Amino acid sequence: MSTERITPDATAENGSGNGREDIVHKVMEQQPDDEILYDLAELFKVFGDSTRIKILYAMFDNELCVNDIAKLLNLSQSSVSHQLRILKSSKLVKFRRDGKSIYYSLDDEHVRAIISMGMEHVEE
Amino acid sequence: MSTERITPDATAENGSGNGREDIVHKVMEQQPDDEILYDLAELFKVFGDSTRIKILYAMFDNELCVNDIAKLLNLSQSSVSHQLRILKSSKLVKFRRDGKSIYYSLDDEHVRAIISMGMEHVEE
DNA sequence: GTTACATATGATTACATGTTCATATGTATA
DNA sequence: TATACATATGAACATGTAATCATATGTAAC
Repeated sequence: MSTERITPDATAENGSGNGREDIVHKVMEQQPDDEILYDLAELFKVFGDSTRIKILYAMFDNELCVNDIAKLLNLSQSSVSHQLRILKSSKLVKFRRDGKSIYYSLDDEHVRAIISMGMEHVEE
Repeated sequence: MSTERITPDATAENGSGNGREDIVHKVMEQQPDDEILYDLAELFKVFGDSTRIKILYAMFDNELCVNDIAKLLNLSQSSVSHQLRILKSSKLVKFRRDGKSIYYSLDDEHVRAIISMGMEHVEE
């Protein structure tokens, strides 16, 4: 956590500015690269769809195949498959084949942690 | 609110079934209400935009006003204001007025935690 | 009051994306 | 091989939404 206090009262009046330029500059320097923040947004975008969240939550404690999910959430097989492709490419789920079925599950504890954090915020 | 209901004839090997119905039924019962999962998705949707993530990250340690953010991220004042409205209504940022300016900051530690978790996943 | 600055908002536009439908691929068994 | 089951994929459509522009509201100093 930050030990620095940022106060809006101007300690210096530099021309057209109002003393905020130092802060803006400082933040600009500590801001991660755009590419990283873009990837971060893309990650959250994957969580930001009702269907995908339902799928992820269903897999919280269980390994499920496409048909399980489709029946469980009353979705078409195609829709589930499309969404699982997105979840796979974001490394949010892993999978294994067993015979004709493919079983999906959450990729790691990060995924559970993110969902749990969000839940806490929503349920407050 | 209530979702679909499947016939609880989960008596194992029934024709085309493969004994997965018990699991589907179990997951269905432990799944939160659709409304909650919808809210959860809506929350992540707010994090799922590059501009908003940049704004949130800029406020990680700093209190900033609209103009600060606009200059910092090279965005229009209007765009920043629109996004801040979304962040406000999701309770992700708080604000206070001081004179003509309004200073925004992250609402609580949940927000920082969610961003940090996402960062860890992205930077892996 | 007027002027200047700071922020908010409504409407329009352009782009992104989730679902559906049809079809293809993959796997196991007879 | 053929057949059935399980999953994946491509295209088209419809909805959602972020940026822009113009304008409105709010605040402070004169």
